[in-house]
Amino acid sequence: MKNEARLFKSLADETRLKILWLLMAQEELCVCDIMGVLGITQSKASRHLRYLYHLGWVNDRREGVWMNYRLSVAPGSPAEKQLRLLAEILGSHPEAQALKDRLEQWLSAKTETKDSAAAACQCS
Amino acid sequence: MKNEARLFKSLADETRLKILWLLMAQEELCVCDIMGVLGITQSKASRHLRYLYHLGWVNDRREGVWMNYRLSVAPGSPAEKQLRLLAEILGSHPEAQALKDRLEQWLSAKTETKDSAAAACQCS
DNA sequence: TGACAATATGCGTTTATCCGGTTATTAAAT
DNA sequence: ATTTAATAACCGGATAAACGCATATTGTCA
Repeated sequence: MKNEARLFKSLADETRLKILWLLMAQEELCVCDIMGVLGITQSKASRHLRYLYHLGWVNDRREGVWMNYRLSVAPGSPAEKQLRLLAEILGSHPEAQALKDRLEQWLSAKTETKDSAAAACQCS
Repeated sequence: MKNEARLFKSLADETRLKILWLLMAQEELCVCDIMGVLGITQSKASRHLRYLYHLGWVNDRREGVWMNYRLSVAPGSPAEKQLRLLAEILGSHPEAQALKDRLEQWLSAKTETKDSAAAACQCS
């Protein structure tokens, strides 16, 4: 039952909850996006994403210089049920709503820059 | 969202998972039972139970010298759904099954001692 | 009241977690 | 090949968990 405890430990951090929450709203995000939306340092964003990766919560997909992450839970799996439950819990949370809004803003600001290829990140 | 993280943190410990698991199998247990079934020290059992109590997972009920604990999640609440999911996750786990068996043994050994009032705990 | 049993709590130690700052890696572009 | 951008890994320090041991509390019974 140690693994199960470890699984919950992966959810026992506010930043990681926020990341999962964002990935439920937007299929795929790069480290850069997470940094921007959550307003955290690169090292922090990357660390937590790797953490979630190693626990099997997310997949990574390289796209040139960017590393994109997306949820990797199989439909119907306990993990997926856990995420749905998490979404339900956070759904009523104003703070979570605000995050979703900031994500929208962030993403539209990104595409706004016309050259969609080079649009990318003026990360910093 | 800090509270949600704290909630998951309360599940991020093997001993606490085991305690919740036992309380799903048996409505009410005293500290003494937890110690016996899990084979842990009194201080460890008591501390984790108080932890779960303060997080709202369990209720306490004094019965003379004994302190009995039972789950306190409202049906239909997110907490209850979380517990059901936990049960589902642990259901397939041999280690969890073994725990249930030990609980059965423990409880029957307890009632075996005919004088049901004084039966109680030869705790130690 | 005094002794005893079950449980809770304080304390000190060990271990784990989280973080910011720095350095290393990887891919693209010139 | 060098440089630059994005990301990952490393390091040291601060904070929090978890534990065992000892002690305090609470209730029971004589």
